[in-house]
Amino acid sequence: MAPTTRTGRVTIKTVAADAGVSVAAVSKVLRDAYGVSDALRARVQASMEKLNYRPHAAARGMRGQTYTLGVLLPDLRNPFFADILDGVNQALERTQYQPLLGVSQSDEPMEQALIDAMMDRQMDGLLMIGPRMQRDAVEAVARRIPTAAVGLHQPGVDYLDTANNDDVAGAELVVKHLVDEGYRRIAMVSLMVTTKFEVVTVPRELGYRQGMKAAGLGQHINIVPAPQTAREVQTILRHLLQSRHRPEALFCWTDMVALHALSVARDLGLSVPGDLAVVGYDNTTYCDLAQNSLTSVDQSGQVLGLQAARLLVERINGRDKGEHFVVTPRLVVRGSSRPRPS
Amino acid sequence: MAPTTRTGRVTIKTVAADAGVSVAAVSKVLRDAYGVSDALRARVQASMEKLNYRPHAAARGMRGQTYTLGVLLPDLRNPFFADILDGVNQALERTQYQPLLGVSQSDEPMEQALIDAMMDRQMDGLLMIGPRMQRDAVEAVARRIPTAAVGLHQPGVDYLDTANNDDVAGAELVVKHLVDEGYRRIAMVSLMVTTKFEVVTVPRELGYRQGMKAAGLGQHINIVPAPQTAREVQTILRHLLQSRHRPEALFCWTDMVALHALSVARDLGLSVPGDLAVVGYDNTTYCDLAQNSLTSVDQSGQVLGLQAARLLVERINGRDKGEHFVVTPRLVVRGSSRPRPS
DNA sequence: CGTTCTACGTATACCGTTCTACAAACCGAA
DNA sequence: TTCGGTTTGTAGAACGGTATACGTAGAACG
Repeated sequence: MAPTTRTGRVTIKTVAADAGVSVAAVSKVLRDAYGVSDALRARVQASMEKLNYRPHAAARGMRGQTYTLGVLLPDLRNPFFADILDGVNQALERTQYQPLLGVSQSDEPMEQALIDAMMDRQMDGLLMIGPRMQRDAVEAVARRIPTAAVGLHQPGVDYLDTANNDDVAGAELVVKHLVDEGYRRIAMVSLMVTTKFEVVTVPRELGYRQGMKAAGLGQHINIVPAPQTAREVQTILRHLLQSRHRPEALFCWTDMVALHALSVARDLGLSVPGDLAVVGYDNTTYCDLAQNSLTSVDQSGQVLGLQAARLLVERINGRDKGEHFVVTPRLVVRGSSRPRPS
Repeated sequence: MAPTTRTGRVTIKTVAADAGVSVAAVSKVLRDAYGVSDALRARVQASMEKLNYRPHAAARGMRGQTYTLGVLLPDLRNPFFADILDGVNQALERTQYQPLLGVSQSDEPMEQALIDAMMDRQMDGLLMIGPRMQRDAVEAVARRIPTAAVGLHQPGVDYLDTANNDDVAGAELVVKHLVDEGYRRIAMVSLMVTTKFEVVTVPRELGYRQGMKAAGLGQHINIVPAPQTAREVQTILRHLLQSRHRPEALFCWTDMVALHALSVARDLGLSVPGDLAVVGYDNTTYCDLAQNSLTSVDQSGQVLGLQAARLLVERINGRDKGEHFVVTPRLVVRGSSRPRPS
């Protein structure tokens, strides 16, 4: 009979004894390392199966890998992140890696603390979704642990991989569509950022500006920075839509803000798209609901998540050149921006 | 100068050398263990600060705790879970414990795999949010690792703690409200479950039945089981709302379903609440948007999360009697169920 | 037939912490 | 002074793996 430890746990020793081989041999099989014959592998695997052996992740982490990837999310309220995570899960399904999530509540210190916590736990890699940190802070982290990011623009760098949609093009799509539909005074509701950083709103603002200028509407450029919380967003929007020179159309940097815009518009008795067109970004599931019917830019969150996870695993396995995946965004037109009765 | 390991990492040894004490002493300070003088503690803490020492979680996990709690979520699309997590974070803020999330995609095997992964990683405790597992599977897990759950009804058991709202009362509130507003043919859209389990829909269905009977509407009891995915839910709802004996009011087991109901109703040209009243459960942020204006039952997700986390930490610290926290639900009435024009 | 190479397995130090046992110092009481 | 008890600190095994270095057998080669 195979020996068990005092605690009754099945360890690598138990397996080794049962299979009649050395501990090192079992370890090799576990890691798929070089120097195991098919016969040995089969024997060990049979024992592992029989004993229902599960490797102790903490112990592995002492010398080798933990096979755990840390995923950083700013918050849990934006369903777009769910799309991304679907892709991440899909990419990791057949691998040994297990993703574990941390939520930073869109708070920079908390984000940093989370990263530290993940490094303390010897995670093999970090997947940052829409990080809020300063550029050099990201770099400092990425140089210590394999890192990939979604929603962070640092093209050309080697210390991390990124997966993004072309935010400039996405914003341009929106402006072009609205102009085609006959709207002129198109305002953009963006994110108020305190720190200088390559957050997605930067290129989206750029695309918006470029699109407006290309349409000869440079004089109507109007970027309204909005804070994070729902309440504050509502206040800003209410203010904007009650102003003397109310915009004819609103391009919101993310769907959540656009949904609030629809809400405020209705509160104020404005018809959409008659009095006001609204367009969002991310094409989250809520856009499709009839009461929203929100035009939005689809950036294929699932693909982004999948690619980012794939790149991260590659990097863990040794690649040290940066790779930067870009997907082309696609405008999904719905009722909130259709035919403007002129 | 304090010695550093080859890798340059600051370890407990480095700290011990710097402070001029033994490794064991530093460990004691770290764990807040018995037998350290104030002087020693101060000296060690100064060294830790100075060297920017961070304990290696994997190494701690080899013998002691990892100070990591696993949080199990069925999915990332329901914003109610965000409320719960806010509470969890709040409860753990001042403790050493770090919550890490796993997402099971509402899939039972995946849920089980996640739990295994968390146990492999020596998590100190498990926090299950709306688990989908069979009763005995939960018990098996809870007997091996400290566990607390939200949205799981097992009153009286000792092997785990729970935090719930009173789902029976919540459902009764809904029915009573709808009856008071003049609705009679009130249907409930519930969750289709394949496994026998104490999922929240069971008591909600009970409350619905009781409420209907109490109002003398027993003959109108109609529980429609709906599947998980958005598409399927829409199909079921469309079917229901096009049937000859269309219900006057819909009580949906969760807000997400209710939002889809609003969407389908609008698609079919039904006015809400004129032709159809809709009520949800969870009072998620979307209820408040004017285009939804959805009446819903508030079960204080944040409080539930906070209490569950608190109970879990207590259990980790040795309590072995079960505690079962229950919060009283509160109906938040909005436009989707107000005055029925008779 | 000796030499070298390669494939396969093994022995064992090592990772960074906690835990158990124990020693030393101090204290108050007899 | 002696003695038992408490407080404070230390030494070293233990946790469950991985990595390194090395031994051995057989194959290939000249």
